[in-house]
Amino acid sequence: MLDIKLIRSNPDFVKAAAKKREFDADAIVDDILKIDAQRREVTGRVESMKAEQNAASKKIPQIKKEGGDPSQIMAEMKELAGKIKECDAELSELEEKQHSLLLGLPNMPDEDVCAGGKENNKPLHYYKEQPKFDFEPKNHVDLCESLHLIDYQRGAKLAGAGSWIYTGMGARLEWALLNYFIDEHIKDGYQLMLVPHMLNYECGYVAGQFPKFTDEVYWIQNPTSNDKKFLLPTAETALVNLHRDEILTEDELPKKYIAYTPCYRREAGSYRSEERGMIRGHQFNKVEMVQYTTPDKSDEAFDELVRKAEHLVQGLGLHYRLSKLAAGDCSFSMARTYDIEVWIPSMGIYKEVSSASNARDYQARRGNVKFRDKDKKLQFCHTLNASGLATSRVMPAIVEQYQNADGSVTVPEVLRPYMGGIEVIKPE
RNA sequence: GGAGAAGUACCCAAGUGGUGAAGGGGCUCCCCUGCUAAGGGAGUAGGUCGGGUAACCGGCGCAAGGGUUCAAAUCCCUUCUUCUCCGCCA
Repeated sequence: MLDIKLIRSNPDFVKAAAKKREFDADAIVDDILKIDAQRREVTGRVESMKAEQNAASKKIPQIKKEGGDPSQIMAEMKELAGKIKECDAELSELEEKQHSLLLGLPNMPDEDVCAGGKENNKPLHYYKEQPKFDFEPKNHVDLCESLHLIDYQRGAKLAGAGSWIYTGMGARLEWALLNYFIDEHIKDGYQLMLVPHMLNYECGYVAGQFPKFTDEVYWIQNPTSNDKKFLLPTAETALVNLHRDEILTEDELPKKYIAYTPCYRREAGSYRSEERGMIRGHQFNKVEMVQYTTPDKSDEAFDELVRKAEHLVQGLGLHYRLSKLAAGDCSFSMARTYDIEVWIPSMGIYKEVSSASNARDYQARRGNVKFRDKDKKLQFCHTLNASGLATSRVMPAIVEQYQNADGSVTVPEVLRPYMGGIEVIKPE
């Protein structure tokens, strides 16, 4: 959520920021300003009436005590109470309108973020060379099937299209990846959290997924109660809510968390047909990093998150690139985003394995997460998140980039300790 | 899932319709003291919204949201959370 005071004092700045992400905020901003002026006018009226009411309420018991008759004042107050009720209704309607308009505004991109959409994303650097094969390389779907790492058919039998089963060595490889990620994060001083997967609406609201993207998650409805929960689409949704409505101290910042969860996404109407295998599914595994920082430390934290995510991919020895996303490709809540994309040889493209973002105070405003600074003033925290990493793109990259002429796949060295020392996964 | 109890500040806690939401602990400052402990005094309802250049003024706030009333922490309704007991269960 953006600061209403910023919109009030510098609407053109906000409009221009939105344009950078190809979002036309002009009408929304103008509406907000109009409603804000009305709201403040009505607020003034309601509050002076309430002040009058409060004063009278003090007088009535006094009059009674002195044996007087307060019925005159009481009659007047009854009339006033009616007016207050009307104005209050008007006020809450205006507040609600303003709030929902504010929610419709995306975060403002950082100054150095390029305008425009996906086509303006900029690769910053590459790691390693594209692997070359002196044989006809297979794609990850064929490799995973022939090595019995993934059972796509039975996955579909159990849960429909977009679901798969990690089997045998595939499951061990997947689990090894997650263990490797978690151990590296713990070494760096991040606290591991295992969070609920079913969250209440408020969590999605704070993260910025709701109200705009309520259709993109799975909802759980109980047969005997009305309460609804949703399956988290990323552990970020849980982690950025840990300190909702809390006031932290400057000393305890930055707070550094990681969580492992499956991520559940509907991916309704997306481009599944052209993407085979485990590139895109309804459930994938991910370790997520989240930091809460002071505003002046969030750039530093962002660099750290990017570096950490890169470190993991480098450890696996995969060819990847780091890209800086253009404003229009950053998600709704984020001021800046860098993606790490691994090379998938069979597809001839780079696919995201990590997305590192700085939300600045956008999520903290929605979640009311503050800290008391050295001058005892309250400020909103900054929140940042980055995948570290999502396995559903890493595994295809590993099997494709590490495949051998005989159809086997070499296990990256860092994973071997987690797999009982197995060096090569061979066809049986 | 069934029955009951509770939710007031950093913590404990009083408060069943009426002027400033008691009291204690803790914390901060001051006094006393050679130092510590003890003792004495003062401060300590956060936060947010609105107005004002400002010191300041005002609204809201007793888990959340509604209602009754001239007036609600207090009465009524709904929801949430916590605790105890019972049932079920990895």
